[in-house]
Amino acid sequence: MNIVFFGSSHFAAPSLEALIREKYNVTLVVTQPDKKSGRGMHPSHTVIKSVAQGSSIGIYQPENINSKEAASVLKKQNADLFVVIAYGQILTQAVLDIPKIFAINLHASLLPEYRGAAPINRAIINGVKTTGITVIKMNRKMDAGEVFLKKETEISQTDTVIDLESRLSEMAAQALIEALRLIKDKNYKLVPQDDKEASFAPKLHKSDGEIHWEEPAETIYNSFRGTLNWPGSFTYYRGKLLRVCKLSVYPQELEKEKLSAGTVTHIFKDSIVVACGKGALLIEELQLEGKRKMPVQEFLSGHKISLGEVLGKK
RNA sequence: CGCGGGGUGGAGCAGUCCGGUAGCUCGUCAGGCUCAUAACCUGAAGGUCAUGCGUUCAAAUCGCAUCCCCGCAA
Repeated sequence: MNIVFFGSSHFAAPSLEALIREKYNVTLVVTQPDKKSGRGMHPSHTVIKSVAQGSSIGIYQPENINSKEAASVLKKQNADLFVVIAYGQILTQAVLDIPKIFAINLHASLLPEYRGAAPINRAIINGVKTTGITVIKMNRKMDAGEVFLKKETEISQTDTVIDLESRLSEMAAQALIEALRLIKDKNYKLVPQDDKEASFAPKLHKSDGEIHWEEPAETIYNSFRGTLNWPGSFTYYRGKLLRVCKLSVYPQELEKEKLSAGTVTHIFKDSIVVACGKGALLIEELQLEGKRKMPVQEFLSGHKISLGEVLGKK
């Protein structure tokens, strides 16, 4: 069975590694082009490219996967199946029609919930308790194809998007191998999604990371867990951007009368407590604009933060 | 050549504009004190001020170059 693998983010890496380990015949790996990015705009390439290079599989990095040139490259592969995971470009029906069997996609949610670019982040931000991996047969509409198989996992109260993503990416690899066996044995059913149940998980923006102190502590904490990889949770301290790196809900009630949200209410040796719209949060690690990430204990050595100071003002 | 911030005893910072004895909060070590605290008091050790070159009577501070760290933007 000839397989063409489409993937870009590191979420896809365990799946590609699994295919290689199980000795599937991956004839080509398609990934996003090298881009100049990061500080100094140095060129960088995707993790998937590194994995493919390690196994001397052919690599293809088209700017536009739906172009005529790309189509002719893909047709030459004589592929039975396309496997698409976190690739980063939308495939048109013309491309999806190339493989002899069909194209499958692995998506990090229980479809039809959380269709779209950021399902893992959004599930945590919304405080959802269960998520998973769904394997679908792709069609023209994004993440709307018939369901092949699903795998569930619980989201714990303290899971961050980084924990959950690495767990789901391993699950995706297992799900992919399972799916391939079913396809090989022609032993599968395709179940259409109920579009009425569909919800969407749009891409995150920088602004999704800004802490709104007037919200309840739980909400801010969920948002923190769900955006930890990017953009992270941040606020402002004396006009400078302050990134919060380690955060938890402060378990005690604030006994005083209502303090305005964002006020520093306690300063301990290695942490500070900040009042929210409801409840309070404990910050243990942070990073000031231009500085390294550091424990609050060290931060307090150099910054004379005082009780009653209000965070969040630009 | 994308834009910007930074490198000062072990940690975090001030001092740099306007050149003139190396400072703060911690930590470490020694001694003291308290029923007790993130305790407290007294004392000590620990710095080629990222690196190199230059300007100057004199450079952490001014100029040029190099290395490294971080934020933004993608």
